[in-house]
Amino acid sequence: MTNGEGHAGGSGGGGAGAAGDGGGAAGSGDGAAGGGGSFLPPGIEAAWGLRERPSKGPKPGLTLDRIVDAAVSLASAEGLGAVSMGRVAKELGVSTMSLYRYVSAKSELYILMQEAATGAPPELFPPGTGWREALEAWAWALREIYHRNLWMLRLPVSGPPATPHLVAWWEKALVALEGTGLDAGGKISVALLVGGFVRSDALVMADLAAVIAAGDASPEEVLARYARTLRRLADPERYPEVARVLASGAMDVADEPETEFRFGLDRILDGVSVLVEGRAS
Amino acid sequence: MTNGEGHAGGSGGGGAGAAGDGGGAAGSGDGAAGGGGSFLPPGIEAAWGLRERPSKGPKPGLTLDRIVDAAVSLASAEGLGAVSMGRVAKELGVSTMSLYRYVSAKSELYILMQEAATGAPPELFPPGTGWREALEAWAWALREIYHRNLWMLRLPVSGPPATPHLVAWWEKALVALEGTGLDAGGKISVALLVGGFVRSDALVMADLAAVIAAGDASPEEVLARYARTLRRLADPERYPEVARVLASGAMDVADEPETEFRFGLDRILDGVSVLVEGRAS
DNA sequence: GCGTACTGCGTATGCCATACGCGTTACTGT
DNA sequence: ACAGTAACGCGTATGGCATACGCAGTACGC
Repeated sequence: MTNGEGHAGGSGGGGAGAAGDGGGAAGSGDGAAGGGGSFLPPGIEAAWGLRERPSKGPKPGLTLDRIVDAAVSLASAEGLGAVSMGRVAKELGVSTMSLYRYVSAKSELYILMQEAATGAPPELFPPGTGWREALEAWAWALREIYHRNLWMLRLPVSGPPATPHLVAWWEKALVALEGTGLDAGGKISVALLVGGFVRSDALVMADLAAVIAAGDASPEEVLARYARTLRRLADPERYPEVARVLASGAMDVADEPETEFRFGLDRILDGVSVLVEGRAS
Repeated sequence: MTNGEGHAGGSGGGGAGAAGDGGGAAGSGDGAAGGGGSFLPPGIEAAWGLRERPSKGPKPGLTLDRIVDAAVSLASAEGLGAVSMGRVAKELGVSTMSLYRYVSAKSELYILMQEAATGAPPELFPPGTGWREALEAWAWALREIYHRNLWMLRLPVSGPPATPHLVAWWEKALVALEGTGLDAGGKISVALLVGGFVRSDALVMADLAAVIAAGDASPEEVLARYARTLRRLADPERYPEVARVLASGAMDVADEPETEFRFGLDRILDGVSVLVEGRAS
C-alpha cells in the first residue's frame, strides 16, 4: 500500500545531455590547442566502441553491459520506478557507488538502457521495397520494441538519439524513404512524423497497461470504468459530442490493440502518399 | 556546478490514477449498497465543482487554486523539477504538510496543474466551419498551450483525461469532426491521432529548448553541434543515408519551429482527408 | 620494486514524498 | 452556553533517492 512507481530523472548539470559536448563551462585551462575534439560521457563513448583499455589498475569486476542488462531486466520486471542505482547494484551484488565507475550519472544509464533495449534494427525489408511498405514495416517493428519495453516510454526524454542502434533505426527509416524523391529535409520530417506517431500510440497503450497492472481490472473493465466515470461527470449539455460518443457505445468495446495503430499509420502514410505522388507529377 | 533538474514523479499506489475509482482494493465493507458511486481523489472532485463545504473546522488558510497556481508558476519559471511539495509550500508561506490537506498526493497536484494550465479551449472556429480548418485550428491552439507550458510535456502521463478542461478540448475536437461522416470510433481515432501528433511535436521542441536552456547555445548552435557529433561518430559505411543527410546540410539550418509542425499536420490531415472523401463517395 | 592509475566501496549530504499525531479552531446540536 | 467533533496547520520521523568525497587495496608500466 505504501507506494509504487516514482521515476526520477535528471539531466546532468554540466551538459551531460545526449548531444553534449561535456567539458567544463568555466574555462579552466585546457592546455593544448590542437587535439581536443568534444568529449562524450564515458558510457556513451563505450557504446560507440571507442574505449581505450585502461590497462593500469585492477581489472574491473563489472562491465557496462552487465550493469545495463541488470537495469533493463529490472525495468522490464518491475517498471522503471524500480531502477535505482542502489537496486541495480544490489541485483549485481556490488555496492551502489561501484556503478559510478562505469556510468557518470543515472541519466547516462538511462540512455544506455534505451540503446540496449532498442537493439540493432532487424532486416525489415529487402532493398527495392516500395517506400510505403518499407516504412510500414519499420513502424511495426518499432512498435514491437516499445511494446516489449514499455518502461522506455517513461524515460525522461533527453534530446536527439546519439547512440549506434538508435541511429541505425533512423538510418533504416531514411533508407525506406529512398524511393520517394523527397529531399533530405523531407525525409527527416517524415521519419520524425512516423516515429513520433509510433511512440505516441505506444504511450497510450502503456498507460492503459499501467492502469490494468495497478488494479486487478481487465482492459475492457478499465475502459468501461473510465466511460462510466466520464458519463457521471461530464454534463451532456456542456459536452454534447463527448456524451454522444459515450452513448454510442464506442468506448465500451476494446478493439484489438493493433486496430488503433493501424488506423493512425494508414492515415499518416496516406498523407505522405499525397505528398509523394503530388511531387512525382 | 552541483546540479540541476531532476524530476520526480509517482503515480499513486492505491489507484489514484486519473480514471481511478479510488477505494481500497481489499474489500472492507463499504456499508450501504445503494448510494456509493465511485470516489474520485478529492482534488479532482473539486476540479469538477463537486465539493461540499466542510463547514465544520477552522476556515482554510489556503485554497486549492492558490496551491495549483503556485505550482504552475514554479514549473513555468524553473521547470517541473523545481516543483516539490516543500518548494510549493515555501512559495506559499506555509508548511509542506499543509498541502496534503488539499491534495492527497503529488500526482494529484500534477493533474490539477495540467488542468489549470490547459484552461478552457477558446472559441476556435465558428459552427459550420469545415472539419479540416476546424481541426487545424484546434491543433494549433493545443500546440500553443504546450509551448506556453513546456513542463506539461514532462508530466508523468497517467491515463486518459478526466478533468473538465481536458474533456472540453476533446469535445472541441469531436465537434470539429462533425462534418466528416465518421462514426464515433473514427472520430476518437482521428482526435487521438492529431492530439498525439501535437504532443509529439511539442516534445521535440521542448527537448531542444531544454538543451538550449541548459547550455548557453543558440538553437542553430545546438543543432550544429549535434550534427557535428553525429558526423564524427556515425561511420558513413554503416550509416550511408544518415551521412548523406548530414552532408546535405539539412541539419545545419534550423528552420522556423513552425515548419515542422505545419508539415506533419498537413500530412496527417491529408491522410484523414483521403479517408473522409473516400467514405463520402 | 616502486609509482600510479584505477578499482570497489563506506560514509555523508541533501533532497524528496509522505505517514502520524498533536494542539487548535470554529461550527453543530443540545 | 457548552460539549462534541471535524477540519485545520504543522512538527517530526521514516525511508528512499542520487551522488560527492576520500580511503584502501590492486595490478600494471617502468
